[in-house]
Amino acid sequence: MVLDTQQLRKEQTSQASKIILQDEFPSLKLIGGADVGFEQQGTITRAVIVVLSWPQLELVEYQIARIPTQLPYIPGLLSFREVPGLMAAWEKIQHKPELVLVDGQGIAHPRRFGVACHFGLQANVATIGVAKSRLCGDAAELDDSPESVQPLMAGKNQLGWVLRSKKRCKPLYVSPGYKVGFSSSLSWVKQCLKGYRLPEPTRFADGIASNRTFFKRMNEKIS
DNA sequence: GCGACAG
DNA sequence: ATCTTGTCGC
Repeated sequence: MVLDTQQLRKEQTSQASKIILQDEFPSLKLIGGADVGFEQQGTITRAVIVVLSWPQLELVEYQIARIPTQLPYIPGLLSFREVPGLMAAWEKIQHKPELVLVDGQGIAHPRRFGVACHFGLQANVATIGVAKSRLCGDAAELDDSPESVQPLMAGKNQLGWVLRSKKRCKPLYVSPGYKVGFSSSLSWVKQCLKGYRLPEPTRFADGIASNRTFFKRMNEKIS
């Protein structure tokens, strides 16, 4: 496969200027989660979108799309690997949520265009990036207590938040994706926490995408 | 030049 | 990301 990483980076820089950050938000009825897993030595991409009711956070619908993996994993270019599958799953969704939590960074990205931004812009839906580890930026040390939070900074500019979502767990890296601001992105993620490290939409999507036993059983029951 | 690097 | 045994703490 041919891939021009220079060109892809350039594309991110230009797309990043289209990102809108807004803290006003219409009332929510459905909230989504998005994640990607792999099959057969990574040759097959399995993308998952889940839809939960708000504020009950009960599973309403989920869709899985399987497509051939198009790109290898390259730090900073993750979205080009994951968005095609996510779009395929998104198109199958019957109950479209107004907001989606995406596994990975939002604007906390070298060119301010992580997978949450890329997916949100392409699907035209509000998104928040919820990453399990850091890509870029710096933050002050966190407390041990849950709900401990610090701004994630790139020099003088804020990129997002570092949030301890659960005791004795590594923190989450939360950043605006598309059509969501800093304070609301943190607020939505906190409201989706139910005693696990990951917020419910991400946890469900992650469980299905990674074929975890619990979700595999649920899968078999529903289908 | 060197280290760091979402999934 | 993926595979994988035991171990620790609630």
